[in-house]
Amino acid sequence: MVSIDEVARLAGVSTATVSRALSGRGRVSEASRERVRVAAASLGYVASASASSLASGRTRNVGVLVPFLDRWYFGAVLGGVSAALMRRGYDITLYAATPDAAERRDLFDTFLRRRRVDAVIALALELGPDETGRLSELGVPVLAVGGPHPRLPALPVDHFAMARTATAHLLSLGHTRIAYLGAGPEFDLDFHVPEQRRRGFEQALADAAVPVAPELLEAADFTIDGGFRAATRLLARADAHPTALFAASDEMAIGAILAARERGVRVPEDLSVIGVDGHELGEFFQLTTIDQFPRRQGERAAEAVLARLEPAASAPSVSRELPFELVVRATTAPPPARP
Amino acid sequence: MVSIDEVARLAGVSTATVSRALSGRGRVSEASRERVRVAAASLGYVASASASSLASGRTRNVGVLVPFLDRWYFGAVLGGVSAALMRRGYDITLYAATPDAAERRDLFDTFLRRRRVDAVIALALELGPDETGRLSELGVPVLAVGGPHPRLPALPVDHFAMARTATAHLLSLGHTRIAYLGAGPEFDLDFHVPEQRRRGFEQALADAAVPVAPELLEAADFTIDGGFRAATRLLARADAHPTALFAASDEMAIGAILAARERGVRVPEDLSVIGVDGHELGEFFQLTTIDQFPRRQGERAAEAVLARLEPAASAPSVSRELPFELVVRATTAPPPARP
DNA sequence: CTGAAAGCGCTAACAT
DNA sequence: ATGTTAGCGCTTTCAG
Repeated sequence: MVSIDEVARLAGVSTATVSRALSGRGRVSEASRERVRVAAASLGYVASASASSLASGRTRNVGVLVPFLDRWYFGAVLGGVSAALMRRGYDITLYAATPDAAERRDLFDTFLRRRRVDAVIALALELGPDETGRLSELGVPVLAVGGPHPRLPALPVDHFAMARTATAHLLSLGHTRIAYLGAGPEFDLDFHVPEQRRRGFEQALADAAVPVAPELLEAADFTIDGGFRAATRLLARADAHPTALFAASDEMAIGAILAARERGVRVPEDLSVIGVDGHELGEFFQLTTIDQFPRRQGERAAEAVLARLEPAASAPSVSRELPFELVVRATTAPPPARP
Repeated sequence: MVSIDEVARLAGVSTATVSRALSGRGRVSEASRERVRVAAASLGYVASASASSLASGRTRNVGVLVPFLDRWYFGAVLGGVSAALMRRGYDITLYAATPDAAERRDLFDTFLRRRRVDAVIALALELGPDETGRLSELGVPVLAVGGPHPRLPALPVDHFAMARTATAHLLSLGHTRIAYLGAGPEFDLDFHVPEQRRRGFEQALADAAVPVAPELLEAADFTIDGGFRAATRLLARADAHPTALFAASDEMAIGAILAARERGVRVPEDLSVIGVDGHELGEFFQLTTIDQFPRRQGERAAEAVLARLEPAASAPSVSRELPFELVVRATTAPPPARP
């Protein structure tokens, strides 16, 4: 592998100048800079990450903590993080936080403490108090993504507002018998995503002076299968008769659509369905939803940590609020005429 | 951050002994080893990755090249890679290989050349010849996952055998009008996955002396939507009349099931459907499929590179062949009785 | 603006 | 078995 000395020799300067020219830190004459660039390019020189990190204390690497790798949402966010980081020359080290206790200890006590990263982005993770502490002790910026976190700086995803907007859409169509598919408090993690979405749902109803009907609430686990089963239970219940359904995730909404089809309930003629997320399958099922632009969330997260790492070079302070958007497709419509 | 000197002082030994005791390389008396361990633990010492890498030339880090982060299959494989690597104390650096030409150049010319990784695992990636070259020049083991690769050592995934097995299952049920959903040669990447699956399909037919009917072949792009559209075309065609359908991916198979339902074609009574992959949604749709255990593929890939990096510590040479399995669920059955 | 030189924190000979 | 010591390849004062 070609080292900095060879570049220095070829360019006729010292290694210090090579370092300065290539990194952009410190001043170098335009002439030297160009000669160094040419020399480096012709030799295919790229500075060794470990040598550079050891000397500078900066790794140009960000750690990303992910609870699941095979769920669409996290993949999408991760893609955004990766794109934004690469644009700025940063690598990303992936840490999969499995539920296994021993592996988690390893992760927080060893892997993360190797000084391999300049910052950590934690995706919608359920962190124990001790784990939160470990993260803070790392001495690098930590950012949680997925909603406000009780003890960590977080990217503000407004699940409450999203749920409220979704429910308001149903209400504006004229629905009043609106079912809710989502988790009860027992499912809540640190981010309280399920709870926030449920509160947004209830707030929208309250805003419209529509009472919450307990028989229209069904617990489900945020998967297609969970949504399918919950919707099946709901539709089988004699006292329910919803004309619309708000699912706290697109996957549950899709499960509900499939459940409705199976029971001969037409969507949206007999039942309107709306979800939340912006899941890739939403398009296929023509699902009306609240898109939270997961990829953009990832990019924002990356930009936020970069802003902390390189205050100077950063974009002119992006607005803090993360965008979301009501996407009306074909699964919502006015309620059927009263029989 | 606590350094090796503090540990050495606390344990009453030299830094060299600390290094030896903690890394397991070189001999250390059991007594010293224990004192070092205690000292390190009490101080919360973890060796700096960059210092260690610079001095030893080993990074304990593997790069993983991924084409898409938001597709289930890659997430699943990545999860397996990550789990196996973490078990052995390795970190993973994620490289997202986007289609963007400039970003790809950056990736291969800069990011990968920082000597940050001891090995590279490339997941079912379409690599240009120059990119393959760049990878080889890295001077570290490179492993391709996703089928035989023309110019890189690869984990052998036998798509041909999988497709053949799937088709044979349909044949054994008594089907002879078997449709095929998949890509034509024009979709082939380096791994030729689509082509291999098509050839496996044709081979199975040949084995059973069933002629290939061109009107039963439909091109699709391996997504649910693509499968849906292709199946819709197929079912609308007057001359087709398939009693069974082999989709070269589970996602297409699911699309086909949905298309059949929509047209009132019952699965499996009127049409049997089988896929390939072992996709998470297969369970929900009760899809009969060939499971290729993507997560296990990832683990195998990780084990394979680890075996090259640490020949000694490795498992007793796992068998090379990757497993796959016919999973019979509820979308396949004998063909309907002849009218 | 540029070069000399002192580390960054660890590992690996080389001694002992 | 353990300590001493010379780097690993860069970055960053500090002079000039």
